[in-house]
Amino acid sequence: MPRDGYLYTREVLGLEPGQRARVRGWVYRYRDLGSKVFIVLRDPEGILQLVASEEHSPREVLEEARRADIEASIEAEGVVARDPRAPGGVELRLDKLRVVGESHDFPIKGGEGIDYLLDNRHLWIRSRKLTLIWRIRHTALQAFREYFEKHGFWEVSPPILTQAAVEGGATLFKVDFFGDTAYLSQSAQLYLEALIYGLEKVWSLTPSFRAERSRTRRHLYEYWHLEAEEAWARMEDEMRTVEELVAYATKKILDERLEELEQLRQKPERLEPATKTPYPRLDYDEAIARLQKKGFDVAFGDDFGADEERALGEDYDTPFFITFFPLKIKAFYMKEDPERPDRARAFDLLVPGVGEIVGGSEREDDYEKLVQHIKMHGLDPRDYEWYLDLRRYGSVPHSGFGLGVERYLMWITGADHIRDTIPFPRFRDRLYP
RNA sequence: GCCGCCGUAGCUCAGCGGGUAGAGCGCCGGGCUGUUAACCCGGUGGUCGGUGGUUCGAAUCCACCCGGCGGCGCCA
Repeated sequence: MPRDGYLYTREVLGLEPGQRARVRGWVYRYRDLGSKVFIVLRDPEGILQLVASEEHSPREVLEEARRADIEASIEAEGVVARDPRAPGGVELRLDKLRVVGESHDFPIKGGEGIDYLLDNRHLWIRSRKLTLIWRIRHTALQAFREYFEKHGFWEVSPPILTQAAVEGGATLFKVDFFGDTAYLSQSAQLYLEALIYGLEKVWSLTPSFRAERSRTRRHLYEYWHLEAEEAWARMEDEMRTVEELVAYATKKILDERLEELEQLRQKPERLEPATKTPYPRLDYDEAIARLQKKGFDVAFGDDFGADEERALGEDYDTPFFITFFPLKIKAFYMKEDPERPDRARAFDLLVPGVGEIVGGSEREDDYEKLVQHIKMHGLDPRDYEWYLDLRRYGSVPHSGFGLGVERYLMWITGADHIRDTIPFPRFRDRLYP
């Protein structure tokens, strides 16, 4: 046993009555009944009731048990007993107990408001609910990495400090760079595009920073951005990559984190359809027509807001794509559709209840067109010299996308706010802790 | 950037036709041999977010400021 003979609570639940067990963890519940003390121990795998009593514990164990306040860390040893009155039906009757780190008057007791909880985020993150989410997050990140590994993508490390905006400058965080101005990256995309010329298929997982001043349950100022870029891939190829990636991760989570999902009261059936591809494709024109039919005042050239996304999501029980957005409302680097020059070869992936989790496109690989689009968006081509070089030297058709990890996790875990999918969420006016 | 709502005890809140502050939980002390957010008895606890104004008198009315929350736009 690599844990010095200590078992996880989950392992103790599987032991036979009469067997000895050593456990360690934190005090989740504490009740003193006089000559008997109940301690519910919490560890990463679950909870287990410990009992110290005059009946079958040495006097010093009972005394030590009275020091085991909520969230104290403890080591304990005793005999396994079955008892229907214990949570999980099994408890440990103690003959050894040591309070390792005391905890008096733990600030979170239940019922607190969101402001208070966010001020105590460093303590809140150990809660059972948030711990379940961190475990699912871990498996999601592992699944993303596995998918790319299995499909010939190279993991690369783009810079976080950058010089220019990817999509316009108003939402960038400024950083002093020895007297010059640097910006925190909003997207690795342009750098990934440079890397495909050597590696063909690349991906990265980086923090992205957006000073958007958004006040919604779907926005973070610092979020984890999963991005990929593929040479030779057309928009249709990239959409297949996206749906296979999302389906792969969702399936792995259903396979390996089912218990966590159930403890979060999420019905696995909700996610089951998303493990099958292809996902539905909804053409932008069709989306507009459908919205008009639902009574929305929209026309070609409009972008979809939260209400529109929600209304479109009503028709699906899986993630779904919206394709071929108007060129004008999309970023300068997106490829103009040769058959309909007013449209971009761009797509979003939306999930019911959350909205957009992926944005992607075929990139404009034609030098002249790219310059024209940069100007059309009111930008200066001279600011994009290195990026334009990529079209001067061996330009190639290519496509890519970006996925918001926390948005994806919102959908998976059913979290009603994005702050619950990342341990230390960053918002305007909240940098502590 | 825009639109709403909220700041009273450690926490969650009540009090707001103006008269000097309350509850529940927590915490502290005591009791209890089966607790499950344990229970019972007793105790502790506040510059009512800040500043200025109206008034004999302001938690309460007015103005400004600060802090927070929810939503929109924008995005992932």
